[in-house]
Amino acid sequence: MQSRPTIYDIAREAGVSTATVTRVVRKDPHVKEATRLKVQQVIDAHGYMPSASAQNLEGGCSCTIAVVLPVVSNLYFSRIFDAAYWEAEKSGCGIRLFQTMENRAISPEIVNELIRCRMDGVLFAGSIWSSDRDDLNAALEKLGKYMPVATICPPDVSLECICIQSDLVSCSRLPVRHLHTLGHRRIAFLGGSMHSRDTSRRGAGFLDQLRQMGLPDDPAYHVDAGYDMESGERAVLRMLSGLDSSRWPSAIVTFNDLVALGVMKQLKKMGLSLPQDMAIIGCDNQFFCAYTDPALTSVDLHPEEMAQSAVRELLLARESSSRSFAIVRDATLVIRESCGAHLGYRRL
Amino acid sequence: MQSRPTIYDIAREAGVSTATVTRVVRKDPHVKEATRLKVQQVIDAHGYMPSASAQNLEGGCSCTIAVVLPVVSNLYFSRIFDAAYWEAEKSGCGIRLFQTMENRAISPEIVNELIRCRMDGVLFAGSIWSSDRDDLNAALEKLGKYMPVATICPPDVSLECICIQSDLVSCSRLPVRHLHTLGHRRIAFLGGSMHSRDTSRRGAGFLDQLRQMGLPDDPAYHVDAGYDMESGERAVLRMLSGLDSSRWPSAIVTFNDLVALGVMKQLKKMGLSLPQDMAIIGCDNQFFCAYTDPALTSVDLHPEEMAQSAVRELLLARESSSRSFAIVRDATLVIRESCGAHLGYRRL
DNA sequence: TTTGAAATTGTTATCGATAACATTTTCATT
DNA sequence: AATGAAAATGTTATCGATAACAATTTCAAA
Repeated sequence: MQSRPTIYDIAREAGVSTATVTRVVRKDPHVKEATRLKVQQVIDAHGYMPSASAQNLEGGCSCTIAVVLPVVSNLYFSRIFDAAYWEAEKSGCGIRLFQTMENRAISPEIVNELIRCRMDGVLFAGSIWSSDRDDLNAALEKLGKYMPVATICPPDVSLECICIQSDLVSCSRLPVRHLHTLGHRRIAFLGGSMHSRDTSRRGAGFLDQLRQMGLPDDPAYHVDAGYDMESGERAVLRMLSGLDSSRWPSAIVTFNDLVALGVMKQLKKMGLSLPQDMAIIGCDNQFFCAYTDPALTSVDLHPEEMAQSAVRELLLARESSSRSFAIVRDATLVIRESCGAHLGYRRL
Repeated sequence: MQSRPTIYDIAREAGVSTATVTRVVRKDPHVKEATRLKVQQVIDAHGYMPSASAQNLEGGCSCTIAVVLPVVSNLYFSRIFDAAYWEAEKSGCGIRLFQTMENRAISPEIVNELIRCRMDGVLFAGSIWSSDRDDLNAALEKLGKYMPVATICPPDVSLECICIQSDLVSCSRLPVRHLHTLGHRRIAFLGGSMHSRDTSRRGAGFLDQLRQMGLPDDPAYHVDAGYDMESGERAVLRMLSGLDSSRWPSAIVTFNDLVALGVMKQLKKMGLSLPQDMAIIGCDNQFFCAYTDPALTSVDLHPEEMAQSAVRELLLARESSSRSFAIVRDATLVIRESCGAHLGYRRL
């Protein structure tokens, strides 16, 4: 493996000092045209690029934003990562991934690595857990001393950082209102981990919404489940088999589209036809929603835009004094076929 | 924003030289226990972490692997990225993303940034394009001088680097043979960009396979399309509407599962029932294959394992002298419902 | 106590780039 | 030609960590 030319090599060959080379590289106007040309020629001949490590050391920053998330191969997170990438790129920053896996805990190793690398900012996506809430706050506080921290967080968590949130009210009001308009009264919520203090309270927000609209909030309609298809299949089976069919809900709202996928499969397996026998609403508006049968109505939380804001705020926060604030983003309901709205269907 | 303690701060406070601090940090045994304890105490008190930039400058490497791919929010690529992440992590390396977007060209900017950052290795995933084949080779050659380069590449490209490939024969033989066994004789291939010299020749490999098995390779059965659902919808419509229905294929193999999703939607829209009226085979074995209706039979190219090998080989290549070789990985057919195999269905 | 090898610890150049500051060159003006 | 401000270029300390090498301390054996 060949070793790259340094600024000294270029300076020597061009017969100038390193300062002049730097000036040429950084387009400093205080260089005579003849000198500039000569130096540039040597630079081009060798394909010289100033070393990033040396620049980082000198400049005291890494021009890198860290994105910490559970699993990048989960579509929700890869969309966030993608959006964060392009926003960072606009400012000439790179992006480095850290995965926490399912347990979603910020390990001390990750915290140390973030500090060691002098990240220009950290974006936590997805809920962040810790065996101990104090550990979590300690970790965030430690990080916050050295770099701006942002989270794309569930609505209930209030942390000392830049917090980009989805609007809890619109998240739950939109699907409930849509279903209500279509005549649904018994609505269930499946998925997530509602009883964990540390994760999303979308389930709870949903319950509130049902109460506000005077709909029954039967506890049997709220099943704690995970985040994927298998969880959805299991959860809906558990819920329905535990209920007399006269008490079955007529509509199901799921934690995300993956859970909805599992729910739809299980319902079909049980011989129900969708959306006639059961309406479904997912969340995240993933690309496949338009390709399920029936096409899945879904809540879009606009993760890309949240990631974009988050990175933009992180980069701004480098300059300004330390900051801690929240930005709340409305959700949008994307209506497709899975509630039968396209059929003019109205359940009574 | 607070500035981090440096090795000098620690040394001063512990009353030792920086060399001793380094020794403690690096667990050098040549330190008296009493000194070690004292220094460690100061380190812990400040949460000291040696600066990555300084270490990189001194060490001449960045302990980072670059992954260059078109779009990380495409599932195929996010799975590769995920696998690369964990493999790099095993060796204490971080991972940095570069996206080329749809045009898939390695821009000079990316090449420069890779060199500037002294990446420990670069992994190119997905086909790499360039307006000019010479440009591409020049870019790879330039990179190859400074760091190990690997590609997870389509079978036809032979480049001077570590090349992890899918076996072209098993890629095309598996689906064709499966369909043949089920009685299909007229088989079409949709998607990709078969006529572009620079991209995958899966389409061509497929044609070869048809010929070898004595099946008709009607040019009307090979439609150039893109890589996503919309392309699939359009391509299948174009193909079928251009043919008298007596000449319709009875089975369609697609470039990937996204294209298959679009094809299935379009076929249903045309009133065909699957798999009775048309068999479908996708590629990539994405998570949603088990959740389409009918569940999609798909070829698994094992991208995770390819990414893993690629990163492992890159890290090995740092030590050894420059290398250029190929590793070929078999594909696997995952049989679900979209060809009717589960029905004992046999087309004659 | 002296000795010398082994065990510790310290000094310093180095990695590559940068910027403040110092020095030299240029050139219009007198 | 002399002058001095402006333009161009060079010198050097710095960023933080490391490792080769030098120096000091320790301590068992003589």
